Amino acid sequence: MPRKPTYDREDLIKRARDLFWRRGWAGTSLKDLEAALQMKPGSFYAAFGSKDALFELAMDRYAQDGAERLRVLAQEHGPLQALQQFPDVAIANKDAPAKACMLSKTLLELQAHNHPLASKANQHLLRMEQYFAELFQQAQAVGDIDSRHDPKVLARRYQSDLLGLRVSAEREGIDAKAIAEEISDSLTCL
Amino acid sequence: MPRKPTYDREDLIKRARDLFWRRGWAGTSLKDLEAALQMKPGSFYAAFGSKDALFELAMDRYAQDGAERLRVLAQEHGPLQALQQFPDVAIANKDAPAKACMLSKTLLELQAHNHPLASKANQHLLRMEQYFAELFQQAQAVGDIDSRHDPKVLARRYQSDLLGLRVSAEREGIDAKAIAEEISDSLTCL
DNA sequence: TATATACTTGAGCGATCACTCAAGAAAGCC
DNA sequence: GGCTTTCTTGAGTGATCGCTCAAGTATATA
Repeated sequence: MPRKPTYDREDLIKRARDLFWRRGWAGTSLKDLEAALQMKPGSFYAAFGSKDALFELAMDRYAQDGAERLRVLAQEHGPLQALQQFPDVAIANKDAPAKACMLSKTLLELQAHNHPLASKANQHLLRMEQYFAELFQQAQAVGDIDSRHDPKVLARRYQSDLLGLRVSAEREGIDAKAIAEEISDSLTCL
Repeated sequence: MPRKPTYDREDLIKRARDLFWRRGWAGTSLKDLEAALQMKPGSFYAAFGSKDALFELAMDRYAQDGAERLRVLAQEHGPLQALQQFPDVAIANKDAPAKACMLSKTLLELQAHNHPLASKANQHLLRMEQYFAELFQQAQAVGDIDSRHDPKVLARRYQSDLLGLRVSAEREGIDAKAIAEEISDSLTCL
């Protein structure tokens, strides 16, 4: 009976993610989204409900992809090398819509307004931090990192460094690759 | 002949700075500014010309204050201790409208739109970075830091760490003071 | 082929955006 | 006090915001 949508929902979410990631929440208008997704307002709202709802889907997708990239790195090279390579991976992608982290951008933009998306971003950041802690712990288990360190402390600092790196990478005239390497190197002597 | 303004221009700029710092560029409307500055649109535009022009004044003031705080620290405690204390100083102020750096917030929000305020923010960041490099160099001159390090490299990494710290400080449930201490400690063993 | 059931379209909603401007109010000089 | 000059006021500008909804279109079932 029904008629099927002409679009690929997952593809639309990815396109929305790229737009939101690059331009931010307020910086992305419905008109921008309509153009990027090739959708009229009616279809848009039938499919996603609201701009905020789509932003949340986009952010979920962003976070999921980031965690997945780290998971693959860990599986291929082990926990320590994954953590060491991740900074460079995070800023190296030329096709990425922005160097800075979408989660931190969202947090900084919307935190002051107590917008639900800001706490959602914080949740995703927390989950990543926990994942980092797990990898630090695994690296300790195999003897790559001194077990006297608290993995949670290491993860907290690592994530902070990563956020700083990615803000710096957004700047012009900054050799972010060098910073990434320094972060990576600082893990070697733990 | 003329009639003098009833307001203190410098005070207005400070209030605007606090508002822009906390809520960002798009997040601060003219209505917000009118309320915070107690000005009607006519007076506002006569005094500042545009929202962007006032934002620029506010950002200049922000950058100037930051540099001044560092200058005072350096004068009182010397270059190394100034650099060591600065991270904590940057996030400790309870009255500050936000923990994150206004320059990085502006950069992240407006860079994708090629907005002039974004490159202005980048200029301010660059100036701070150069100031950090000077202090690292001075610390080397007095023997507090190994002179084999490149002060520019140290400054670049230091600023990146600082930006990360201040993004982290904006999050809820993060012990930013601990991160600040770690950044500080990492300067001890140079 | 007829019908039911989505999906698509796009004009247009009220609200808010940054901003303007003519008129009124106040202060300094004669 | 009168005049000039500036500052203050606030209603109102066109544009854009996120979003709605009735009408039109296409598709799968009967």
